[in-house]
Amino acid sequence: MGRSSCCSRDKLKKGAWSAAEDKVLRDYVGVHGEGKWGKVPKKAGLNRCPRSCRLRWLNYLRPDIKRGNISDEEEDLIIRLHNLLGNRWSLIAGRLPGRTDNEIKNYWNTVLKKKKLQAQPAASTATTVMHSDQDGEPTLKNEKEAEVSTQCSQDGAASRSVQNVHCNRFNSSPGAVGDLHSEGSSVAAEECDLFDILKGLDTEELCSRYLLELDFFQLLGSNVPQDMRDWCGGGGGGGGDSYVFYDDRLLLEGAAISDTWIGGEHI
DNA sequence: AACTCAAACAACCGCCGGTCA
DNA sequence: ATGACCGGCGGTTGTTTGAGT
Repeated sequence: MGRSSCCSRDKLKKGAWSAAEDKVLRDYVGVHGEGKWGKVPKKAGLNRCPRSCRLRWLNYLRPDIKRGNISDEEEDLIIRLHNLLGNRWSLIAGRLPGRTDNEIKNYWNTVLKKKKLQAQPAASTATTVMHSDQDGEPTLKNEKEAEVSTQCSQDGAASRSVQNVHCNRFNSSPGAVGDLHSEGSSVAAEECDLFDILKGLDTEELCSRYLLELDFFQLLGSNVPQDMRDWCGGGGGGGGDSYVFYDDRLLLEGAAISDTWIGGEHI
């Protein structure tokens, strides 16, 4: 398809937004709400293209935007999610409240890529599984992940397949964590934030090649409580309705299966 | 103080998929 | 069925800022 840029097409203003323009856009969205970006410039009286307005709102003006430095916890999460999802910045951003895909993308391209390069010489000597992203480029395995990998190997978790991961854990229903407790697990409430990473994952993500190639415990690192490991590895069933199997068979067939699924035939 | 350079950030662009007339 | 439009995504580029010399 493709089309010419709306900005260049209509001689609209480009470049940095002024405070006045910000105010106009903020006021407009405050009154009319988000969406219908095609009509925003005209109705708000902005000499900007609709896409520019949308981007400005989403990346800068939205009231729930969290400004400031990426914390260590957020960085750690970004690394793990990138390992899981690849360059799908919007999905990664969706797991980081207040952060935008653009911000995370910039952070990755500036800070984390650099760390990755620095970590590579050391990582190349370690016995770690190297994943590839879409470009065929090896996915980041920096110090933190190397540490995670080591710890997992030490306790045997890395070599263990996750079986019978109950899909109820991944949905966003309010009762998801409660279900866990109700099934007799002793996972403490503060430990359940591990599920926050997981419960938002949708079907597409669950079927992605990254997920199929990744050990969840390795993804989550050493913070996985033993109760959770026991619960997942110990049959975890009972419910019996929906399961995601992650076993050796899928590991071997994962690429072919995920290609088929990602192709959209089964989603 | 002036200059250079790299890092960080904001914004643009091309492309794609979904929707609707 | 088709094409235009819209929203969204990821890659890339341009600009600003700050540290170092």
